[in-house]
Amino acid sequence: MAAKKAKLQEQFSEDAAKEGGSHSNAGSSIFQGVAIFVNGYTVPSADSLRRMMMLHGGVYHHYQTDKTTHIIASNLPNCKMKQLRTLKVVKPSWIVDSVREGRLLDYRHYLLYTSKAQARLNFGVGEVESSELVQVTKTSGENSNAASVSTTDVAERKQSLNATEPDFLSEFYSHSRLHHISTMGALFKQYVTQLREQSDGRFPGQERLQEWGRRSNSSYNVSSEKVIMHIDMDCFFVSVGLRDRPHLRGLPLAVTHAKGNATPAQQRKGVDRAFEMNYYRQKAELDTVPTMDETDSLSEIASCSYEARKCGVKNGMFLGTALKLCPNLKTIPYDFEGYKQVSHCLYNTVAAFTLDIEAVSCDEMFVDCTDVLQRSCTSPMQFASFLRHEIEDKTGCTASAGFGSNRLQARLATKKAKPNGQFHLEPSSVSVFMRDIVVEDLPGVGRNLASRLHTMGVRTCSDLQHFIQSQLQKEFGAKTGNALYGHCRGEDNQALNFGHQRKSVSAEVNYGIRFTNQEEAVVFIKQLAGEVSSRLRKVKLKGRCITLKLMVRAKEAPIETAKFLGHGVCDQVTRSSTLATAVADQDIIAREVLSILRQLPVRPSDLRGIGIQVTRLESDSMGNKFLDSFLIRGTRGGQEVGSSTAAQEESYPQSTVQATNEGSSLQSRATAHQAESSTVVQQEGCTSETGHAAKPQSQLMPHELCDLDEEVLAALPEDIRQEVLQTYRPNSSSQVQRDVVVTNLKSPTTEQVDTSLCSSMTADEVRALVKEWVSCEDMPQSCDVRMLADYLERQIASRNIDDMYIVVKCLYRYVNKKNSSVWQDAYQTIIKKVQDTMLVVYGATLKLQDSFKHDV
DNA sequence: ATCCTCCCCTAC
DNA sequence: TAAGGTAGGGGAGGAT
Ligand SMILES: Nc1ccn([C@H]2C[C@H](O)[C@@H](COP(=O)(O)OP(=O)(O)OP(=O)(O)O)O2)c(=O)n1
Ligand SMILES: [Mg+2]
Ligand SMILES: [Mg+2]
Repeated sequence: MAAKKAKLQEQFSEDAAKEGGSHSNAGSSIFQGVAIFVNGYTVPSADSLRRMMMLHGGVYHHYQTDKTTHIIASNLPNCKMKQLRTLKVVKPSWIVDSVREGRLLDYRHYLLYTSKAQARLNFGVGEVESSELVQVTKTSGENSNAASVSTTDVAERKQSLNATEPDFLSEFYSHSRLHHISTMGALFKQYVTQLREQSDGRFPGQERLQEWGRRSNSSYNVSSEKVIMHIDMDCFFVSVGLRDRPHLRGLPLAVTHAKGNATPAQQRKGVDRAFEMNYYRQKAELDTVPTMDETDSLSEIASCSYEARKCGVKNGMFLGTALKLCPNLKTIPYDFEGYKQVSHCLYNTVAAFTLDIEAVSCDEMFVDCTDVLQRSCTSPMQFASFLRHEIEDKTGCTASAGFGSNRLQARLATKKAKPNGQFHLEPSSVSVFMRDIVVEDLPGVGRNLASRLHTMGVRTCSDLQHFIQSQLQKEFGAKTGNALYGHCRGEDNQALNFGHQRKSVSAEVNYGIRFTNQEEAVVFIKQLAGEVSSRLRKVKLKGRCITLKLMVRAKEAPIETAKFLGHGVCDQVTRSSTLATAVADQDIIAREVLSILRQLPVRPSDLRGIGIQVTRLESDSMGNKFLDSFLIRGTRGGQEVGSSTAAQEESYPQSTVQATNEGSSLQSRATAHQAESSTVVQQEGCTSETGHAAKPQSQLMPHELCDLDEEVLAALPEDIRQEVLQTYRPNSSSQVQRDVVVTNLKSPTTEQVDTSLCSSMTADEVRALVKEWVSCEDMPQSCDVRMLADYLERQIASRNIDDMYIVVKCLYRYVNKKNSSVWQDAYQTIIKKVQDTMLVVYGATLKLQDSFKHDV
């Protein structure tokens, strides 16, 4: 690498020399003061750009240096984009156009900004600013300080509902269209599954269809070819809204939260809308989208009528942008109940003909019509007319349908049919039909892929067909390349998926997240964990892998976002943790997530979005439910879980240390201990490299319990089940090792990577406090018991077993010495919780003394 | 090779 | 003001 740089440097000097020499008077000096570095593949090539620079007074850097004024790129991978976010990354056409015009054009018209975080939500369209420009450099700095918004007006300060308010979650979800369409999508997938399970195999619709076909005396010539239908409601939300607003039919309309013509909102202080808008900026072809003013509405359009689409309005666009394109645009409010009703009716109507349905969303599905058509002797188009009329009659909303021999063709046919139409793409015309399809119309080709294809000079499927399979695979990856290769020829071998089972359950909120301290974040995360938990229970699932997703304000992004309570320009962070057993419990999920959060270096005030996802799902049968509640809450009183015989007593050489604390009785000064750190866990913890079992301690359970049947387990006598649970293993695929010494299991010095969110003390400090606590108090306070148990459980969740174990062992010693039954009960209470948590996280319990001897 | 984690992308 | 969710496919890159 160093060599490479050196070599490039050399070349650089040569170029500089040349530039200084022969060209100073030859070409123009358009690029005076400009030094570019070309990053990645460009059109024209880096070499031609270099020549242009040299010819017109600019400097070309072979390597990016701090003298580089502009980076030239056509297409940067995300990671690079992130690094370069604050630099001027400009499209090559800036150079080309400037040369053509003979003057230095404003580079800001050619910025290659894309923000993934932003883009995600714009559904591939829309919020892309064209010209209006912003100083990328300084303004944001000033505005970052805008947090110091005048504390003057208290009334103004009355923040509208943000995530610190207790009802925020339900309030937000009740208004979120994206939440509603996701939820409804899941609902109707489930509905189809349920209908299929309950089906008696009869389809009343088929007879009606047959009868209808007979009257219009047609007998369709059945072919054995598969016929796939795709059916989708026309501008769904708008259509539903129009049912009781017939006077608005024919007008350009949009469904949004905002009113459109309302009084222009006053500008919030500290907002640098232009900064954020820079990230929306897109490729040249989208420069047609008009500029937004500071007060234009950033409310998103869920759905717009076809009249509005004529002006260029799209679903997902900001209302402000849309109004620029279509000043007559009228808005309609949401009607989530209505959407659900109409969806229901849509699904019922189709289901009367066949249950070979793959639900796509609340307004859309694939149907394998092969059987229906054969049995009712009708053609696809006849079936579609019949079906679409019925849907319109029943719901007052129109749908469009497309047919083809695979799902790709059906989809494209629907697109062609819209609105309120139908189209059958017959096998014989596929190849001609495909030629003119633009690549962005292919499913799976969104903003990004489209832009990558465009820079390769590919706009239509016919262009794409020129590439051989291996080229596409090399460029886009094996599967994606393969799919592209087939799709541009109208081929799609992906079968419809009727039975459907979920692979993940999640809840996230990237709106209204404004915390001032850690506590607020914790409270909110607990609520979100509750949301995930209840969703899991609703579908009788639980999962082993828990993932926390954060959106964190980008370093250079202003604190105030352009959109009110929006997330602004963010970095995303995802971290997951895998448990020994599948769970659905709110507290466990919250604990895991909080443990992850504590290890991430994020300031609570920079959080802009939070999500929790659960994967590796297993079904949550009755048996499991029992097991779960057993694991979580425990059902037996103060009984010891351990079955160990000979846990050797570790000895902790003493040394005294001062700790200063005050407050609860568990806080005072105390003696700290030093300890050797090896935590003995019964049963193997995982495949840690400490494979050498230090001591084949005591008895072991017979094995191969990885697939143990929960129902059987639940039926076992209590004590036997206990033993089984002790051996319940975390990682069913790993080779079994028994009684492994888990030393520094996860991260050797996890002690605290800590960050802004961690308030925990060191193990030594805790131990000291515990000693003080036990020796000074006659009777343990329940709040202190709980506090200690919480601490220990948190350590387990953080895989901080060693620290936790030390504290537990010490606690045992102190309590043993105390010889007090209330203290022993307190100890048992704590141990119970610890062992339960151990089981969930590690699938194993700690090996501990199971009785008090008093003497030591 | 195959798996896992951490992303990114796409779709509605 | 504004309500920027959620599930699934897949790739890169490291561990096994
Ligand atoms: N960015 C988007 C896209 C869609 N939706 C909602 C509103 C739509 O009405 C519904 C269905 O999405 P479609 O893609 O089917 O779009 P429409 O039904 O509105 O129009 P079309 O006639 O093109 O199907 O999902 C949304 O809220 N935001
Ligand atoms: Mg639709
Ligand atoms: Mg749709």
